[in-house]
Amino acid sequence: MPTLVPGHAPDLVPDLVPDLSDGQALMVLRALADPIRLRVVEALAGGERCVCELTAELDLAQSRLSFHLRVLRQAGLIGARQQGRWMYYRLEPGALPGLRDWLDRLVSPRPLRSGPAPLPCR
Amino acid sequence: MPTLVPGHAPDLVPDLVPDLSDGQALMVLRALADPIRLRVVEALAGGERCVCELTAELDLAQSRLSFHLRVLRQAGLIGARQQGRWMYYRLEPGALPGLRDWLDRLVSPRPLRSGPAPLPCR
DNA sequence: ACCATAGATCAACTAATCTTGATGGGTCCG
DNA sequence: CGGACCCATCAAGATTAGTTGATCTATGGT
Repeated sequence: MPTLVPGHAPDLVPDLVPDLSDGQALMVLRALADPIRLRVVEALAGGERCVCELTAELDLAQSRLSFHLRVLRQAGLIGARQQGRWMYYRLEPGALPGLRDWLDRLVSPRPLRSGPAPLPCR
Repeated sequence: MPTLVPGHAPDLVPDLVPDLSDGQALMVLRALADPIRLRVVEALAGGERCVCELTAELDLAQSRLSFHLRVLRQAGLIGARQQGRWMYYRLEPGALPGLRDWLDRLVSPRPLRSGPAPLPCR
């Protein structure tokens, strides 16, 4: 069953997270497959952060963090908002749920040959 | 809520999939973050396959496939069974659900600072 | 206008991952 | 036993990803 996410103000109607293509899912998986980017995602799970907060919180060089933020943004996992000289990053609400749903679809589809295939190859 | 998977014969009591540590989740993500390994997982979602079937189905050199099978096995995503000269690989039933649950835990925890933080950094 | 700060981007380097072809160990069959 | 087949592993090279330090733009404060 597809996932609903809280819906943007002011209507509060839950948004349906759109299905990820295999290519999109691959991008997201690649983006998550790094310990630093995972820490960034965890930090952003606690709410919006600006880059200078993240460099402090994660103890990373600015350039290094910027590189990883770009990977996450290109994968659609995070979004950014500029305020004054600060750049605030946030988790894109549908992204992780989208991956979750994609995973569900990966596991479930047609168990055509579920048990052991007793006969050898040829 | 944690995931149940179909339980191994003959008792049929559903198995509870154990929580993945962050380190384990990272391994699984890294294993999935590759187009070839994703195709292997999709193929195995259709049931057990031996290596020679997979090389044919995915049109890969044996050595290349073997490399990726090892990555998937080390991540706990797939398991193997030898029968005669054939090696049969299957999806490890708990692995993908385990990652799914880990993802759920990643999204949900404490939205301490959910909205925009209106005040600039300093 | 000037300077300080936030952050993106770039080029050069290092490190990790993938690929390829070769080799070797099992297993089965004649 | 000898040969054919299935598969894992290894070493060398190719490819890709990540790091570092420097530079550049934009914003805001004085």
